[in-house]
Amino acid sequence: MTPTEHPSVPSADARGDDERSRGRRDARPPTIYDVADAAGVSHQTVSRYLRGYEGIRPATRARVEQALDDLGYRPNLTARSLKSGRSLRIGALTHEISHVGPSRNAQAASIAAREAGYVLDLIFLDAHDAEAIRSSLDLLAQQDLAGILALSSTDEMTRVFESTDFRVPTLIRTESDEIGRAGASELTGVGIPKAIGHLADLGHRDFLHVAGPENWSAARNRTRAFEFEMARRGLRSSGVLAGDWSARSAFEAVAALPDPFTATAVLAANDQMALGAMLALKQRGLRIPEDVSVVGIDDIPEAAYFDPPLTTLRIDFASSGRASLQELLALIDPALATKPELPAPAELVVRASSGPAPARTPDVGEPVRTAC
Amino acid sequence: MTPTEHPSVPSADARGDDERSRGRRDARPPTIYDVADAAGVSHQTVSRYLRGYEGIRPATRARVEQALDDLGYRPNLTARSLKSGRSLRIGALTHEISHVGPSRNAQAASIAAREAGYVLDLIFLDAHDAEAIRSSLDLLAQQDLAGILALSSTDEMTRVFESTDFRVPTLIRTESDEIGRAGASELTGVGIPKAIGHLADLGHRDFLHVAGPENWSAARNRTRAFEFEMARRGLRSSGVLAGDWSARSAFEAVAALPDPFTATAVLAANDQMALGAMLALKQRGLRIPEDVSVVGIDDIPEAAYFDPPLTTLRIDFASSGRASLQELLALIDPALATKPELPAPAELVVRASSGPAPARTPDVGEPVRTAC
DNA sequence: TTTCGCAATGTTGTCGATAACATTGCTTGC
DNA sequence: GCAAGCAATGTTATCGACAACATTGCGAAA
Repeated sequence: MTPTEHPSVPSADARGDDERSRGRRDARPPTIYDVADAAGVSHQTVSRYLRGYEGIRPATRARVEQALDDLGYRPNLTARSLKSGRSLRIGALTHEISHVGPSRNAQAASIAAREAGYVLDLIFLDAHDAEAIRSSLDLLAQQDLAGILALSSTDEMTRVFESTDFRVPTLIRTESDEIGRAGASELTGVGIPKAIGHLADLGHRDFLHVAGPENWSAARNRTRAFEFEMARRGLRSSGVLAGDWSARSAFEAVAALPDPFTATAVLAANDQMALGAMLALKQRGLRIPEDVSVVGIDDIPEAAYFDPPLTTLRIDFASSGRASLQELLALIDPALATKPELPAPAELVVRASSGPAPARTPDVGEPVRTAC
Repeated sequence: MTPTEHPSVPSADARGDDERSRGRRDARPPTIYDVADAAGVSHQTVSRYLRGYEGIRPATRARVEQALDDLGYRPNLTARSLKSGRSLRIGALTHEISHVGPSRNAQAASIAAREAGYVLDLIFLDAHDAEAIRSSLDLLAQQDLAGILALSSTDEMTRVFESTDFRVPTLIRTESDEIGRAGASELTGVGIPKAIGHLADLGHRDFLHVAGPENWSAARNRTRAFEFEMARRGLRSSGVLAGDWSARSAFEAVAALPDPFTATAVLAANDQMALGAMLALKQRGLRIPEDVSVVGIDDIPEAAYFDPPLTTLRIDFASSGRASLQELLALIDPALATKPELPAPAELVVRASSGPAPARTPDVGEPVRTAC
């Protein structure tokens, strides 16, 4: 089990400059014409073979197969898509891939794309300013894509996206519906209402929401659902704090709240912010969950190992990534449309960070304790 | 500040089936021939203009520009790369993008690629089995790429990668050198030696390492550096636990350790595992950092908000992603080779999870406490 | 003034594949 | 026995751009 036992794998300089198992390095890759010559047939016969045409005499077929194999032929997709006018490449745009949600999403979409025979080009938009986004999109628009998927959507992106003529089908994922929608939360089984219901059942009446950045539609949806549900159930909202998805933003926002801290339940718009909020609460001298319950959204893999382990809404990012891709494929080729998979509804994972509401307002103004 | 004040941005159905600001939906995109017709010149003149040829009469030039603009011309990169034989697309392979390291890496590489005029195609390899990897690579090999970059490398991937003939330059990133190398750690400023030095300075003598999966070269390198440094400094290693990068694996490994727990310092191969290890330690009744110090690697954004905040090695993933891309670009076109950026050395970020070694072996066998 | 030279621009061929159309050579029906 | 019919295969055109070569036209040198 010690690392010295591992087979020593050459790690660096993996390009084979010198010799290769097969295929001459400098020679151009073989084309169907080369294959045709080698097999003694016309290039069109080779093309037909490659496209799966049935009516080829067994003898001819055998020679083509032999030549194909001898030369190590690989089709040139560039040429194919130039002629056929269709490409098998889908562009996907995303912002912060280091967040678990977007990245799971992208990964699932990528795999779904591959299964459908497409390759997913993932494009990172680093900047929030419209000009930078536009230039990235322009580059993208030249790439001969079959369709374009916008995975995480800020308003800037949505705006630029909608004003760009990509000339191919595009789809903007909103990531909202499965989590909680204001107008439809009589469906009490859905996402945020479920989380709030859990806390309300535990006796909580005074809530605080740590929201994501307001230019993200996902954040806005979560905030709306929170407020809607507060109103619907007649609960008290102690406020909505503005975060930016990061633990840091939530930590600072919660730390900066004036005393007294009246809420007994905190709903953070993602797990990272729940983490930051928990640390700030602990540093204010509040115990979790005895004094304050904290609930997150996403269920990132680490959430179960926070201290205390986080109660959170599990979002099925993978299935929603697949679903958006399928939806886009349906736009690209309505004939191939399969009924898009329905993303699984968010599921509440109850862990130790939520518990019964305290009998009375927790003490405030106690000396700050260090954690544990 | 309430969400209802946000401008209402249309969120769904962003494809414009009906009308578009410009550009007819069904019409093929304009080609240089269309532009040439509109400008009353030959297509070659348009092509020359686009390639930046100087010797075009101002009057002609103006008409071309006008036509270009009127038609909203965008070059067709497929055709361009078919003819010119070179593509501006780079493939990048990665495993678990949801880990911060790989994803930052990929993001930085993507941005660097764009700056060099390339587009980075990110391919997710979900499976660890060689056959699945091979089929993905085969698909990739047809994609007319200028080069291929393997970002996170497991042994399976390395093996398949090296036995595939991509016919373009390829580069496997090893992610090891800047973190700690066994053979070269007399450079005491480097990564893991730095972390261990910090703990040794605090009086720690008995260490535990929570390693990443052994088929990842990065994990192996970290383990080697740990063991090398233990030996070099004459410190005691209480063992190397096998983890899989996840908080869960570290939690379970540490929880399963037999009593007594003798180590006073734990080095985890990434921050997620440090998190899992911390929770397991706390549940064993050990205090952090009074009884045991814990140090991670990566410095994920959440690490500062763990409880206690995590001392960790900050890895500059962005710069190493850029560096690998530049290295690949140099292979693609040696003429354009810039001196590749050197990734910043890992930097130790000291937070509250590390402290002086306890005077004696901490108590073990105490009743398990619930966290906090 | 005539011709050469070169700048500006036009025409044709090419990349690798697919599609439309053309050809070959059996089999089959009368 | 001969033509029609069709299966198997070959030939040519095409996608959009770039490149090589061809042409035009104007100014300078003889």
